[in-house]
Amino acid sequence: MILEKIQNSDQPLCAQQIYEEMKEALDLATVYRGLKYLEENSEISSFLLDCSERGVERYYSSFFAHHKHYMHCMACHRFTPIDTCPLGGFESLEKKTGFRIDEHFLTLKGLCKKCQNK
Amino acid sequence: MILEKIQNSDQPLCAQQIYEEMKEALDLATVYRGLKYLEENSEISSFLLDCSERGVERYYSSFFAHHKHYMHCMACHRFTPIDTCPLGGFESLEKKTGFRIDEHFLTLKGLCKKCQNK
DNA sequence: AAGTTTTTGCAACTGATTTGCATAAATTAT
DNA sequence: ATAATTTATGCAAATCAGTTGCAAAAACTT
Repeated sequence: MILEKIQNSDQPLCAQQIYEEMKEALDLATVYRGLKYLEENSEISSFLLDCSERGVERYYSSFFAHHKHYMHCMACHRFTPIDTCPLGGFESLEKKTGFRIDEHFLTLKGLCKKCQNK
Repeated sequence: MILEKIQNSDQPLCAQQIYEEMKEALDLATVYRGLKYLEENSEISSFLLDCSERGVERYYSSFFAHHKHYMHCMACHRFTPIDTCPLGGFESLEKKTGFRIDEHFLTLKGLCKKCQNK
């Protein structure tokens, strides 16, 4: 049920948002338990968003599970997906530093098209 | 005093770490108040690190104020600074999506040179 | 030194998330 | 289908990072 809600959304969702839409059916604790289960089983993945207006919240997405980045609009707080990862290969960085990069997380913030024209 | 501690560290520090080193002199609430003040006055800046072992914590750095990225080692939890930002220009992304990118945050995780050889 | 402003410690609070626990629902065995 | 066992749920309390109210302490003013 939670998985469906996430899969059917074009936006990453946070626990509160999911809970809002199914509060007659599920407890908030159950939502968190479900999200934890889904993430542990790689059905979804999550990232933290540090938003000056809305604070720190974890957002869940099923697309993100296959490496997806988003741009976050600081005005409307919606996410715009990015088709191709803007991060080039890290080979030169790895060679230079000896650090082996396993994961990367990218947060882009700005104003989406609509909000620029307001 | 807090600013000095951050400036003299080669690592971004979180509130707890700063507090640990000066707990005889300052209360944790005062550390947070100081950090808030410093960040508001652009002496330092901060980023969130979502670490599976240590949880979510905000790290403060004075270097970061002039746009600095780090790679976080998942074993020793130390940060390795990155000299040049690995993110290319966002112009093509902006042109394609209409989104205006104002800020970007990049978290790279992996194993630092030392921890790979353990 | 008395009065005013700022900073501090401490404790209580917040908000997101987690957990204990007893109950309810689902699953399996009888 | 029915008792026994496992799993999932709701609810409330706990947790954890971070914030805030408030009275006392320190720093400034005059």
